[in-house]
Parts: sequence; structure tokens; C-alpha cells
Amino acid sequence: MSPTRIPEATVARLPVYLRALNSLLEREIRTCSSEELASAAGVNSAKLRKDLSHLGSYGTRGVGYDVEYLRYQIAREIGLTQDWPVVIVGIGNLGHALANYSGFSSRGFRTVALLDADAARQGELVAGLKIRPFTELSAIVREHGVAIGVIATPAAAAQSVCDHMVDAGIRSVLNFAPTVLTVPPEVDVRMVDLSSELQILAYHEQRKSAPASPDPTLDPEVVA
Amino acid sequence: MSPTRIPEATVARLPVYLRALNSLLEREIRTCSSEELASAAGVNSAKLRKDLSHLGSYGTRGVGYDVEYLRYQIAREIGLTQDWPVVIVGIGNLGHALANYSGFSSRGFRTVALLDADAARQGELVAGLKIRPFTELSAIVREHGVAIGVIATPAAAAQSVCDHMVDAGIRSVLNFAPTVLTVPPEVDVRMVDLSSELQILAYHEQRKSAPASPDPTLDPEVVA
DNA sequence: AAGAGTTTGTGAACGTGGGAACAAACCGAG
DNA sequence: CTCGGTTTGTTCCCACGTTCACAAACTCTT
Ligand SMILES: NC(=O)c1ccc[n+]([C@@H]2O[C@H](COP(=O)([O-])OP(=O)(O)OC[C@H]3O[C@@H](n4cnc5c(N)ncnc54)[C@H](O)[C@@H]3O)[C@@H](O)[C@H]2O)c1
Ligand SMILES: NC(=O)c1ccc[n+]([C@@H]2O[C@H](COP(=O)([O-])OP(=O)(O)OC[C@H]3O[C@@H](n4cnc5c(N)ncnc54)[C@H](O)[C@@H]3O)[C@@H](O)[C@H]2O)c1
Repeated sequence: MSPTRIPEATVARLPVYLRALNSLLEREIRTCSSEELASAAGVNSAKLRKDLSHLGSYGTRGVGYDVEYLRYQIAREIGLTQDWPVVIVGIGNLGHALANYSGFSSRGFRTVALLDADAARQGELVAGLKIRPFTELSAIVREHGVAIGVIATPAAAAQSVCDHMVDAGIRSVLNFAPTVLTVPPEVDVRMVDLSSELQILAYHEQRKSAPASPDPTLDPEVVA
Repeated sequence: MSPTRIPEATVARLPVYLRALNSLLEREIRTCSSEELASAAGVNSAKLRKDLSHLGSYGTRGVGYDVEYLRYQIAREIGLTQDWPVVIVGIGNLGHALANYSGFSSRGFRTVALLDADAARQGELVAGLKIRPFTELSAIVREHGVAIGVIATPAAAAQSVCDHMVDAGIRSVLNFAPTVLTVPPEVDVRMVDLSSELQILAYHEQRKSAPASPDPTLDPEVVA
């Protein structure tokens, strides 16, 4: 049943299931029901079963799922059975944290280079890697077969950095700069926007504390 | 007009529109069409218009939107006309980066305290704030009226930290630890999971480069 | 004042995703 | 082998979100 395309919403949850399965394995639980796994992943059990059914029939009716087997199948589906070389561009505050983050390498993502345009930063050792000049990007991509690039530069530089990445052959970009990136259709961009997340929380928070205050139109007084 | 609830998908895009409007204002553009704004925000213009229509009728047919006026209306809707005090718990690699990030304070989010359980870190000055013991959480929340908490601790500590936050009165949580948090229904949690983002990219990347079906069970009919 | 040209706001069609419910499949006991 | 208990995989239906297409509303020119 797996030749069909997997729904995007399902793809986004597969990493969560993978984490839940790893957590079960650490507790030496070998088998689980959809109910147990769903609760560990924080989703509805019907949703979980439907998600998994898109990958194939890896469970046993009346029994449940073999944790290790299911984990392997999900990892294979996502593509985590292979190694993904990654470059990070912009080694400032955030770039340093990312370079030091072990959660990437433990899941098959290997940081092969840290790049920065600032000559003052170059040569600095971060997480065992030397910061290298941004101009070396395309040589590094060629050498290691890098497909995924991470952008942690200021917003003003992000589009230019992205263009160079695409030129160099990178086809997937994870963008932390708060700006919309324009890329050719074959390139995927995912954006992580921390300010947006806070703003969404603020919206709901405001609704919680203000039950009713109908002032739809007010003076265009602007607070900078 | 505006008393109706705003769809969640729309709420998630409002911050993007806000950024686009700010960017237009910086270039001293006072008026824009839905087409221009949509392109700056990277969305379809019909979607943009429908989103904005949920807030009210702030445009002028035949003309477009007044950039400053629309910005104010969106900011008001999100709740950015008021100040949101924030606490960050877990001042390690990521916590340091977050504390130093100017993008939060520039949008009405004010970091009032940095907390860490590690005694060795306490007293350290980060971005003008001293790292304080985690035990002071509830006093700080009371004193500043904090409604939003950020978790940047290891996954193993996240649920416990979250529980303390909820007890202290925090009702919105931004979680960076890769673990599912359980909270009472009146509390909102948003999760930022960088590993998941990379895994989603990897899934699509794998599909791009592997046109042949790796699954032995069924036919090799695969999209280009 | 009227018409031509724009652009918004929205109704309607379409697609995707979520959840309840259930038949199919499996296990173990007797 | 059959029956009862259990759990998956799937079907059906509804809600939500996206996109198209167009009438309504506005500006500007003549
Ligand atoms: N720090 C955070 O917690 C945080 C949170 C959310 C978003 N962000 C975003 O992440 C990005 C980085 O944030 P930061 O705090 O690390 O900023 P930073 O200023 O500390 O680091 C930016 C780095 O990018 C480098 N750089 C600049 N232009 C470059 C170019 N053209 N090519 C290569 N490198 C270049 C700079 O030399 C610097 O080292 C920003 O866009 C910021 O908005 C940061
Ligand atoms: N570093 C990154 O770029 C990155 C990226 C993605 C996700 N994350 C996640 O963010 C979290 C933090 O990452 P990090 O690299 O900063 O880790 P870190 O180990 O550098 O920092 C964690 C901090 O939390 C503190 N802490 C531990 N238990 C605590 C408790 N009970 N109460 C209060 N403080 C406590 C520690 O003292 C430490 O200072 C982790 O869950 C990690 O998986 C980090």
C-alpha cells in the first residue's frame, strides 16, 4: 500500500513517532499498541493508525506493533538509514548553538562544515570544526555531496546566502533568518521563525484574558 | 467583521504579514496592493485577502492597503500593542542564543528573567541579565505578571520545568526540548523541533533523488 | 457625470486532514 | 476447531483551509 504519496501532515508527524519509539526502546518495551504509542506521541490513536497505514501494514491485529521493526520502517521511509551531510552558514549566537547540538548528529545528520563571511570568526574551533570562509561553500558541497544547508545569518544576508547554496547544488534549506526566501521549485525551504511562534502564543494569550472588548475600529494611533 | 474567531492557519500567517509590512515601511512604501504584499510574504494573494478579511475591512478597493494602518491593525489583533514579559529556563547553548536575540524584544517580548537549575551558571551575566536559580520562578512570574515561558532545558527536564511553570501561573509555553509536553487544556504549548525539520527535509530530499521504488512489496509506479 | 481601469472582499468549488466507527485479522483457551 | 477477546487497517463523514472567479467599490480621466 506504499506506492502512493504520503500526506504532508503525516510526514511532519513521523519524526515525533520516531522519538516516541526510541523512548519506548530505552525503557526496553518491545511491543506497543496504537493507543500506547499515540499517547506517547501526544496524538489521537486513530490518527496514528492512519498515518502508519500510509507506510504499509507493519502492525499485527490483536497484538500491536513491534517497536524496533516499526522504528526501522519509519526511519527508512524518512531516509534516516542514510547519512545526510549538512553545512551551517552564519556562525553567530544561533550558529554556535546549532553546531554544538548533538540532536542532529544522533539522527544521521552530520555537520561537515561551518561557514561565515566574517574574516574575524574564521579559524575559530566550534564543536571540533574550524569555521571556514563562505567562499568555500561550493567546493565543500561538491566534495561531501551536501544536499541540506542551514542558514543562521542575519535576515539581510539570507537570500544571498540561499542563492549561493542553490547555485552550489543544495536542494533543501532550513532557514532561521526571519525572511521569506525565494527559490526555484525543485528546492525545499523550511523556515523556523521563533518570533512568529511567540506572536502566535501572544494572540491566544490575549484571547484568554480578554473575554469581550468590542472596539473594532479605533484611531490609527501608532505605537512604534 | 471581527468578533468571529480567526482561523488558526490565518493566525499563523499574521506574523509573516507583519514582517512584510515592516519591510515595506523601511523602504518608505506607504501603500500596497494585496498582490504586492502577498508576494513579499510568499503567499497567494487570494489567501492574503481572505486572511485579512477575517480581521475586518482595512483595505480600499481600487487602491489597496495603507501599510502603516494595516500594520497597526494586525499588531493589535495579535496583541503586540502590549508588552509581554517572558522567562527563559535553561541557559545552555540555545538559551544563551535566545537571551541574546534582539528579534524578541523588538516585537514587544521582554525577557524579564533567565533561570537555570545549575548552580555553577547562576550569577553569570547574559544579555544584561543575571542567571537566577530556577526556584525563583514563581516569585518572578508573580512579580512581573509573566504569561509566556520558554523551555530550553534538556528533554529529560522539560516536563518537570513545564509543570512548575503551569503551577506558577504561566499559560503559554514555547518548548525547544524534543519531547511532548502534557499540560492542562487552558495552557498552550508550541513546540520548535529542529531535528524534525531536518527530517522532513530529508524525506523530501530522498524522494527527489530516488525515483525507483525501494519497496519490494509493490509496483514501481512513482511520481517524477 | 459617466466610463474605463483597479483592486478588494467574498461566495462557491475543491482538496486535505481529523475522528468515529467497524469489519478484518490475529491470539489463546478450551 | 471454534469462540471470545483484542487491536489493526480502512471506510465514511465532517470540518477546515485553499484557490478561483467575480461582483462591489473605489480612483482617475475625459
Ligand atoms: N539568536 C537567536 O536565538 C535567534 C533566534 C531566532 C532567530 N534568529 C535568527 O538567526 C539569525 C542569526 O542570529 P544570531 O543571533 O546568531 O546572529 P549573529 O549576528 O550572532 O550571527 C550572524 C552570523 O552570520 C554571519 N554572516 C553575516 N553575513 C553573512 C554572509 N553573507 N555569509 C555568511 N555569514 C554571514 C556573521 O558574521 C555572524 O557570525 C538571524 O537572522 C536571527 O534573526 C536568531
Ligand atoms: N543547541 C541547539 O542548537 C538545540 C537545537 C535544537 C534543540 N535543542 C534543544 O534545546 C534544549 C537545550 O539545548 P542546549 O544545547 O542549550 O543544552 P545545554 O545542555 O547546553 O543547556 C541546558 C541547560 O538547561 C539547564 N537545566 C537542566 N535541567 C534543568 C532544570 N530542571 N531546570 C532548569 N534548568 C535546567 C542546564 O543547567 C543547562 O544550562 C535541549 O532539549 C536540546 O535538545 C537545542
